[in-house]
Amino acid sequence: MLNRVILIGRLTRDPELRYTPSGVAVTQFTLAVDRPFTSSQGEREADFIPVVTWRQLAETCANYLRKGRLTAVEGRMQVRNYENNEGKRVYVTEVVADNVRFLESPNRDGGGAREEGYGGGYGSTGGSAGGFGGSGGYGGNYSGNRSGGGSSRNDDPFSDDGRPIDISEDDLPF
Amino acid sequence: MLNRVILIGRLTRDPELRYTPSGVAVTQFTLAVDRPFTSSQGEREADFIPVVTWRQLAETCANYLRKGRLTAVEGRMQVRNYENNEGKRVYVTEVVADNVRFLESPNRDGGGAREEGYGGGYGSTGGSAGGFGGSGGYGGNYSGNRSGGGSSRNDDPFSDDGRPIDISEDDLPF
Amino acid sequence: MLNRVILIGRLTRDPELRYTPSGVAVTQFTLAVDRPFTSSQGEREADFIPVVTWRQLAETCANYLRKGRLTAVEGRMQVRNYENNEGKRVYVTEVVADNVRFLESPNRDGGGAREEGYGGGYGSTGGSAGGFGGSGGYGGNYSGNRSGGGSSRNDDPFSDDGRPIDISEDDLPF
Amino acid sequence: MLNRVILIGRLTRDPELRYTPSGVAVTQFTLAVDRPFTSSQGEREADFIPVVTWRQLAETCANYLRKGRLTAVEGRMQVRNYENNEGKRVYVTEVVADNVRFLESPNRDGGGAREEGYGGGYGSTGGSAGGFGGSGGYGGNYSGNRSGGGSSRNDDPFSDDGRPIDISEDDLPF
DNA sequence: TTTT
DNA sequence: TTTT
Repeated sequence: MLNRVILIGRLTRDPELRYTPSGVAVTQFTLAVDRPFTSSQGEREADFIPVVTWRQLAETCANYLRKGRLTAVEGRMQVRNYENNEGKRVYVTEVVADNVRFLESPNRDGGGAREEGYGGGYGSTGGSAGGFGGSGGYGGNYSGNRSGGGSSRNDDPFSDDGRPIDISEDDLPF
Repeated sequence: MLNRVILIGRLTRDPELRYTPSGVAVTQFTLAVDRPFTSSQGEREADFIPVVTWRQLAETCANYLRKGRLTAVEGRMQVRNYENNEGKRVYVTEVVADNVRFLESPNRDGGGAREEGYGGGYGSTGGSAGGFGGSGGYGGNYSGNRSGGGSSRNDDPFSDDGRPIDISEDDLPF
Repeated sequence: MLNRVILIGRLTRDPELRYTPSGVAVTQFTLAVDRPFTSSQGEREADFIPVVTWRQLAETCANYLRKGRLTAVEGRMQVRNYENNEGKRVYVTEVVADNVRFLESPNRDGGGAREEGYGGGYGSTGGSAGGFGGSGGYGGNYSGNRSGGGSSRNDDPFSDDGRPIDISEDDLPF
Repeated sequence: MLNRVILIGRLTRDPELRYTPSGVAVTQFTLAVDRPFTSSQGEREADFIPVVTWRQLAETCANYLRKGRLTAVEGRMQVRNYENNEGKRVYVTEVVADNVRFLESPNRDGGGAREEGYGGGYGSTGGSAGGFGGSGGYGGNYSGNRSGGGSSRNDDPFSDDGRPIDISEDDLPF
């Protein structure tokens, strides 16, 4: 009756944003989390942990996370199961995140795959990370998962650093 | 590169203790952890989360945990995979625990399955929980995963000093 | 930009419920959390950690927590400071809880101080913990911090449905 | 009897390394952790949380952490108290870290205050972050706190990324 | 199927 | 006394 997971790792791919039939945003990605020890063969291994986010948080993750980015995730472990097409029950374990922190600013890996996906949002990306002066900016604080399912613009965690989390007062189940 | 899980739930069955070919103790059990919300049909659901412990901690868990016991587990998420007999890759997610807390004393669920498994260690089990009177004792602190593979006796978290901490009440700071 | 604390310990005293001038409920208590090692003199020590809860959660904690109860707390570390009457700055660290789990049912420590504070809510408290039969019930799930400041009745975590989750044993995956 | 804290924040100053009379290394620093909401006056605030590390981890932190660096810390909350010179009992709360992750490579804030403190360890700091090519390296995994108290060289978390954590098999209390 |  |  308590279930808390905190991970720091890197995305193995760009995140995937989808919508449920009722229009709720869902983003999935996998975090590669290095193990704190080496294997018996002396190799450093990682756990590849599936993460899912919903609603506003899903959209923000889809907009700003990219393959390779160092990312912190807070949430709970969920074990779903379903029957596959061979009639066999399949169990899926994933972390349902309610808080995601972008530990690297976008400009760090400029030129990466689908970077154009940003829609030109970072005009000065090639520069010295405009808004991230000083010793290097990083992402904002995205917790919640509470706002509506609609697409939201202006949720740039790097441009508006400091915007209070969207405390929309609805009582969603997650 | 950070991977931490904390769960509180109840064992779905008695734990299973095995030994690796090289003699290392491994105990597995599943924790049923209630979800913090009800399903769309208004039903309270749970996640069934596999837990594995090693070495000394494995033996202690095998000795003192039983089906239904409320238990706290701390560890890391691990995703293993292997090829099954149909040549298909199967992914297994489990929590590798390095700290397990027994939140209920054995006598609370006296009469349970395989209660005899205790080896008679709790002569007065049927009673009113002798040593756990007052404000209620509970288990000890089992963290580690560091000792050898050998079986150890006298690691009873309830007999040794499971007495509630002696809160010297009045000179407390708060 | 991530701040998460999880504690399991026992209340050093009954919780204290107060209201802010604007009528918001605040409950404070201290958790004694045993250290995972003994002191250099071989003594088992504890940390006494101040916890504060707000609103609905504050009221529930005030209603159901009592001195000595084993309790899990999830929240964030907060460091406040103020100037004391000697003009010196004082720093106060506490855990602001957003999730509190009652790990022991009230009847376990029946007869405790201020037990009458329950307002007679547990008619059968003296008994054998009626509703907690089977493998042992426990408290409900109190997370949130989201509701208004008003007092709420019928938030009894033990009466409503503290029944142990129905572990449909044999169709379990593990 | 469970006590776990995970923080991500920035150092308010360079860390301070000292040694106990018996020669054990201790490093202290403060982490500024932004609160996940703004104050009633609309200002973004932070908690300033004292962190202490011991032994090998202390030395690594002293060597590689600097003011302003984004850092993840895992540990337990500890409440110490002592009598000050006015005979008054003072309570000190801090996080005793057993795992610290360097989320920013040193070169990110090249030219910062006391950067010379590195002792020339990063000859090519002004460049393009040699070993941190690609989408940006980051620190290694430093958990443990288990090795001896002596000073250790060659524990550069940025040069040898992948070195297995120092699993020195002693049974230290922390 | 995986990140750095 | 505070970081970005």
